Amino acid sequence: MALAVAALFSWNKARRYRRPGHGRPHMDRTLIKYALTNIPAGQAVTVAGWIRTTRHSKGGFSFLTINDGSCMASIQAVADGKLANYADELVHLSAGSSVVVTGALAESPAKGQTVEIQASEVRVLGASDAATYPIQPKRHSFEYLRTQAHLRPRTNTFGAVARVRSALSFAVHEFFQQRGFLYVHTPIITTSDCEGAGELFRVTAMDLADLPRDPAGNVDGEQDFFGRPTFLTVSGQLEGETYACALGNIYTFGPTFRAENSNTPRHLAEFWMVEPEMAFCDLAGDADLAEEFLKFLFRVVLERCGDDMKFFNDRIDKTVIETLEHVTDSPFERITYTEAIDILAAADRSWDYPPRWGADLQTEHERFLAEETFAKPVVITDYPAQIKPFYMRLSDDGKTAAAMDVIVPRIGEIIGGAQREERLDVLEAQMKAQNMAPDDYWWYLDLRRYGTVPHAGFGLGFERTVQFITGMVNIRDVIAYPRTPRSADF
RNA sequence: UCCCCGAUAGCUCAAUUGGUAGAGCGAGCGGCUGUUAACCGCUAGGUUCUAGGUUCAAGUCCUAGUCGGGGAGCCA
Repeated sequence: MALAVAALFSWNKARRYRRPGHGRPHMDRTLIKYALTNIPAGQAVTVAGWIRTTRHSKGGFSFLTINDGSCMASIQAVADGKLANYADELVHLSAGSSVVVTGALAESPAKGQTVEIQASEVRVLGASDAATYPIQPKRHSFEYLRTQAHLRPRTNTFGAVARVRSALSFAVHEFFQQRGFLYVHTPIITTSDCEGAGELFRVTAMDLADLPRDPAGNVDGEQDFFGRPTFLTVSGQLEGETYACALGNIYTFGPTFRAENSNTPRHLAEFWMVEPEMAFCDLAGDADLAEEFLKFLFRVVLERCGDDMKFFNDRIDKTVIETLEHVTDSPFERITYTEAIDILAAADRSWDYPPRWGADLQTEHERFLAEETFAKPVVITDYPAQIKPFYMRLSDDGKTAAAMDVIVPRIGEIIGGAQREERLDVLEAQMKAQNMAPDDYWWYLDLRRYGTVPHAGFGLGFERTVQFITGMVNIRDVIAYPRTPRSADF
């Protein structure tokens, strides 16, 4: 009976604390973002978090600035010297310590905040040694914070990045779900090793110290776990196409792996990609979706991440809010590759790589178009077929493919997409021209054998989107634990 | 992978022509204060990335490597 009563009590308690504004059921705490905005002065609250800074007054009280990650702002607690643990514990508190503070919300008499907590109790959960805590209350370089990736989310910048990234992830699903797209989980482990999207990571369960060999002396993939060589996916596109060609509109959102030895502020070996695929859709419809999608994401962060965006605008890049508002309000520029070449050739400036029809656009070309010529996102379509992968639809001119890149200022390519080749004979010819074995893609070709339809899709680099939105310069600082060549710490 | 730059106190950086290793912040202690980038004073803190080399003498010059940054390529 006593057990039943206790269970009922804790059930009620849990239910109560699942209201918005409250945290985990087993601890009665108010998120700081609600304490700062939604709760009237005079009401008692309990907040829990990590101390950012302390200011101890010899007058017999201390100011504790506490952050719990629920929002950009911290809340100030005033701890009076009369508290039982004041002399023993509280005057020794420093940055990084975890505390639970209970007290009445009060209008703050001083500048810097509108409300503060007059603490009636400050419970120290975990002290933090100020002499060795790696996150000092001062400015740190991003390079240094990368070496402290487990603690950097406690800083303003990385807390804001995490909140924006989360809001964006939700918005990705919101955008597609509202439009009836199905979320498809495409495989992480794949067997196709020539999708043309980059070098692959090998997946194996073989003993690397004692590799099985075939009679010719080569490593025998048939003796591996799957009975054939396997890799981490470089794209869910081909599998995505199969679901689009059954269910209409689909999207994927998951991790992607490229073993390229790329050392730039825009590349990761493990990154997240959003890949919608639409049946009964052509290149123009693909570009429409890309534009609508990006604008939706930008609008969401402007509306829902105001404090975080203000921080990025103040401290990281003074143009990000203006840029997002401008981009949201105006149509993307749309030009063909051929038009782009003409613009570049006519530009009054010198090029390290002179623009030439048939050659891929260089970074300097894309930046010129997105930053100087148009100063907004640019959709470039209809690239020469020979510089694009086999699956892109060959246009009637026989020279160009129905390809599409979206480039944005500062980041460059953020989306790459295409209308897919739906004609079996043309697709097979393209594969052979690129030294691919059509038999390896029998299932992909089946889509063209049985009820083929025009379809199109694209891939959005999720981290590059976060970079564009936040102004963060290095892609390693918009993902929790970046994986890059020679670097997979944590 | 290629080109350029860098590595000095816990962090961010100085150090003249090759000639005794410095500051700010942070930390500790003290003072002061409804403070909030707090302020004032004192103290501690160094194998100058690693391994070689040149030199009477190397943080500084040379070689190689490691790591980091920027640019390029590859791409999202």
